Formats: sequence, C-alpha cells, structure tokens
Amino acid sequence: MRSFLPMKQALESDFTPPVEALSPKNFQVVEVESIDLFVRIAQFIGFPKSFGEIYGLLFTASEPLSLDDICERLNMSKGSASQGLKALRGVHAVKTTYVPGDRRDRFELEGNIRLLMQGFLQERLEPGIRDLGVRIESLSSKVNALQNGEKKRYNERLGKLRNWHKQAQKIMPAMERLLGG
Amino acid sequence: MRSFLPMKQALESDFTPPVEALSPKNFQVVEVESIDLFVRIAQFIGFPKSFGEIYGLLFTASEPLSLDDICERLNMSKGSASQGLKALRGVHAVKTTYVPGDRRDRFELEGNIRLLMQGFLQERLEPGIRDLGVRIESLSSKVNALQNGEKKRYNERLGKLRNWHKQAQKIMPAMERLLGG
DNA sequence: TATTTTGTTCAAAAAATATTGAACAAAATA
DNA sequence: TATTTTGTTCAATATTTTTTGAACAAAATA
Repeated sequence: MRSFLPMKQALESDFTPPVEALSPKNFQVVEVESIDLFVRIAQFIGFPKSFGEIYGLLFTASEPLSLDDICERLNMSKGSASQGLKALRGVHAVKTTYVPGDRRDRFELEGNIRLLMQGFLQERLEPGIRDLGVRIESLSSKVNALQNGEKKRYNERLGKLRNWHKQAQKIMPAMERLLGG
Repeated sequence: MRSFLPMKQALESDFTPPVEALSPKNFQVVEVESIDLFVRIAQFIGFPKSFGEIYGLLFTASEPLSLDDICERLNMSKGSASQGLKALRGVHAVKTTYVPGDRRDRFELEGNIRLLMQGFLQERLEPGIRDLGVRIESLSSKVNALQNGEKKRYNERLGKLRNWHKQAQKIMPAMERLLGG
C-alpha cells in the first residue's frame, strides 16, 4: 500500500508548537484508521472494500478530492474509483462539487452516515424484505394444492414464517427513523 | 441439478382423488420454491447458498434427514453438507435427532426462523456494532493529537458518527425482541 | 481385532466477486 | 478544428469465497 497523506497540512501553517509538529504523522494514522473503519462498514452492508476506502478517504479530507487524488492516495485504478464513486453517488453518500479554477470533478461526502444508511435500508433491505413477502405468499398459494397431511405440516411452518415476516416489516420504519433519518 | 423429491409421498396412501394425485409434482414445486426462498434468506444474512439449500430442504422435510439424504437430494458433496450442517447447528438453526434403528445422524430444524435470526443478530450483527464502537473510540482518542483545525473538523464528523452508532445500539434490543425472540 | 459405516477436515478446484487498465466518448482548451 | 484532459465502460485479470472430494478418525458391526 502506498503513502496515504501528503505533507500538505503541515506546510499550511508557519508555526506549530512542538507536540503539534507531529501532526502529519498523527494525521496519517488517523486517516488510515478512518479508512479502515469505513471499509468495515462497507463490507458489513455488502459493498466492496474499495467503496469503503473511498468513503473513508473522503471522510478524512478537508476539501473535495478529484478522481486522480483518490486513485493516487488509495493506490487504486481509475476504473475502480470511478465505479465506486458512481455507486456512492447512487446511494447519496457522495456528491460532486464544483471548485473554481479546476475543471475536474471534485468529490465530497454528502451529509453523514445516516444518508448512506438510508440508501442501504431503502434500496437493499426494504426490497429484500418485500421480495421475501412475495415469495412466502407464492409458496402459500402453492401449498394449497398439496395433500392434506403435507398441507397441514407446511402451513404450520409457513404460518410462523409469515408471522416473522410481518414483524420484520413492522420494525423497518423504526430502523429507517433511527438509523437513516 | 438433480431430481428433488422421491415419490414417497405418493406411495404412502393407496388412494387419492384425481386432483391430489398430482401432489408429488406439486410437492416438488413447493420444495424447490422453499429452498429458493431460504437460499435468498441465507445470502441476505451472508451465508453461502448451500446453507440456505440445506435449511430449505429441512424446512420441507416431513422427517429428520441424514447427511446422505441431504447430499443426494441437493446434489451436494458430503463435505459441503457436513460444513453447512455444522454451521447451522452452530447458530441453533438445525439440531441432530436420534431415530431408532438408524445409526446415522439425522438432522431437522431447531425451532423456527426466529432462532436462526437470533443467532445472526447475536453472533454477527451485535459484535459488528460493538466493533464499530471500539474503532470509533480509538479514532476519537487519536484525533486529540491532531492540530486544532483538523481536530475540530474531525470531531464534528466523528460526533455525528458516534451519535449514529448510539442509535444503532439502541435499536438492537428491539430487533432482537421482534425478530429473534 | 478387522471391516464397514459414518462424519469431519482441509488442500485443491470451481465459482463468484472485485479490480484493473485500455479503449472510448465527452468536454475543455489551444 | 485538432489536441489534451477527464471520466466511464467493460473485457480481462486478480482476488476472495465456496464447494468438492479424498484422506482421515471415530464409532459400529462382524
């Protein structure tokens, strides 16, 4: 893996007290740990590692970064960065920003983690739950064509499953309110 | 893929009315659809497909199945079935049952989907959330060593993240109650 | 005890998924 | 308009994950 952060921050002020002179190094540590954190979150919600890296880098950035910045700092191909940014923009986790005097796109976080979670909840979890409902109902109707014994056994199990699915649907709004609001 | 269900059910009764004579075929359809359903659920919570297949097959089974039964009906290797069953037993989704006159292990579902979810919530989601907390706190402490400007910017973002994490922790018990209870 | 049956483990193969990089198109500049 | 810069797409490659199957150990049977 390549170096993570340039010396920019250190060079921006003329004077810093001794303990703060260590800042660039500390900043690198913090940056690496931030990226690591978001890589975990990404993997947790089923995104590839690279998406987490990009998000983590933007989390630490003090200004919007260009595609090239991202590739360079994360040692990642342009293709990956482009795809990752596209996906992250898709879930409203990242937005494009105009920076005067630079004709390249610049990227920064859009809102906070809640927005990212909202995307996940609404575009992955919710449809998933809905799909389960469709499948359970389809199964239920087909079970009616079975022999009595089989039908009874199935319906018992399906009933519990249907019940559980209802609960899952019931808790969704609360999750969206608390985590995605 | 191989045939899914033997003719057993059809052969168990001497007479069935015309419409029910179709039962074996219907049963196969239902079985395939059940397995499909649980494959989705498995993939949803990050288990391999084969785990879902096993669970789905056991969901449809009228009696505890042996390892060989499972391999045969799902056209799956012994190794896969063994590993899948081990994992499913680990999350209390499947249990071993003694069947007189058969020295092979027999497997059946343990409780309903709630138990499986409980396993997922307690053994995956909860530790994941806890790990995030640890990482966020580690980051927070390291941010204190940064320069003032950086520190301020970071703490703003970290504050929101910490806040979000608290909400996530808060909603866990409700999820466990509704989905895993 | 020797043989068979049963289930587990793990290295290797296969499958699924993510990443790369070169070709391309679109937009900006010369 | 020709050239350069920028970002996207997608086939090829690399990586990760899952599955297989043969070797093994444990338990049951002969």
